[in-house]
Amino acid sequence: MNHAPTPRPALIDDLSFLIARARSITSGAANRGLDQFGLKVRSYSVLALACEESTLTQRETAAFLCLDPSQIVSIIDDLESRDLVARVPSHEDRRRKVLRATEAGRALFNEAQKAAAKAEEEVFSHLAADEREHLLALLKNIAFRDSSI
Amino acid sequence: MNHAPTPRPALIDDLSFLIARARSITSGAANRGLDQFGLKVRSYSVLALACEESTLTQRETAAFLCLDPSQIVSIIDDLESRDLVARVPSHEDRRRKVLRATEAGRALFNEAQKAAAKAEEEVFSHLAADEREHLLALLKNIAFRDSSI
DNA sequence: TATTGTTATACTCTATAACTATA
DNA sequence: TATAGTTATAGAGTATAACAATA
Repeated sequence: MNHAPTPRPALIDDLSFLIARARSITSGAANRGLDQFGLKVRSYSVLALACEESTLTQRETAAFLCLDPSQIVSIIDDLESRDLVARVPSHEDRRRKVLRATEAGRALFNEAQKAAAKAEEEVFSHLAADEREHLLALLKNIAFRDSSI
Repeated sequence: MNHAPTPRPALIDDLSFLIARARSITSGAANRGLDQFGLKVRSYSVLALACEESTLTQRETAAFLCLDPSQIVSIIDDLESRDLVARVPSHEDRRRKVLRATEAGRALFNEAQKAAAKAEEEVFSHLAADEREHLLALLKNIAFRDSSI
C-alpha cells in the first residue's frame, strides 16, 4: 500500500521554466546594455541579421526571430528611418525585400554588440568556456530542432 | 523556387538569442498543451508553486517567477475564482498571504502536468537523459545565479 | 491561386506609480 | 517609516485577419 504523495518534480527542475526564467534575466540585461544605442533585443537582432553575409528577406528574418511577419514591419521602419538598414527589392521577385545594413548600421552594430556582450557577461560569468560551448550546442538543438540550419 | 541561401548568421551563436528562441518554442508548446485545462504557462507555474510542500507568499511567488508583484494578482484572482488555490492570511503577519492549492487545484495540476510534460517532450526529444540533466544544471546556474535557492 | 509586405486590430505581457492595511 | 497586497494605467510584445502588389 502506498499512501505517500505522488513524487512531483518541482518547478525548479522544469526545463521550460528554467529557460523562461533565464530568458527574462538575459533579455533584461541585454536591453539595459542596448538602451544607450536606442536599440532593444528585437531591433538589435534584426540589425545583426542585416549585417550578416547572407542577408534575409523580411519574411525570413521574422521566421528566424520567431516573430510574426507583421511584427517585423515597425521594427524595420524604425531602423530604416534612422538609416541603419535598407529594404532592397529583389529584382528576381519584386515582392521580396532583402534587408541590408548601411555603413552607419554596421558601425552602430559594432558598438552595440560590445555593450550586449558586456551585459551578457554578467549573466554568464559563472560558466566556464567549455560550459558555455556545451550550453550553446544544447540550446541550438532545441531552438533549431525542426530547422535545416 | 529558393531565392535565399541558407542563413548562417553569427546571431545563431549568441547564447541570449538561443535562450530567447528556445523560450518562444517551449512556451508555445506548453501553452498549447495547457489550453485544455484553462491554464497558461504563468497560471500553471503559480498553481505548481501552490502545490509544493513549502508554500510561498504572493510576493515570493512573484519573485520566483520573475513577475512584478502587481502582475500576480489577476493570475491568483483567476485561480481562486475557480477554487484551485486559496489565499491564506498569515497569522504571524496579517499583511502576508500564503498561497495554497485546494484539493481541486492539486487534481487539476496532476493532469495539467502530464499534458505539459507531453508537450515539452516534443521540444526536448532530441536530447538524451544525461544531456537534459546537464542542460538543467547549466540553466539553473544562470536562472538562479544571484539567488540562495 | 499563392506569396510578400503591409495595415489594422485586439489581446497578452510587462513596468510604474500610488493606494490600503498592516507592521 | 517600511512592507504585502492591490489598483490603475500605459507601453511593449504577440496573434489574427484582410488588403495591394506581384508571382
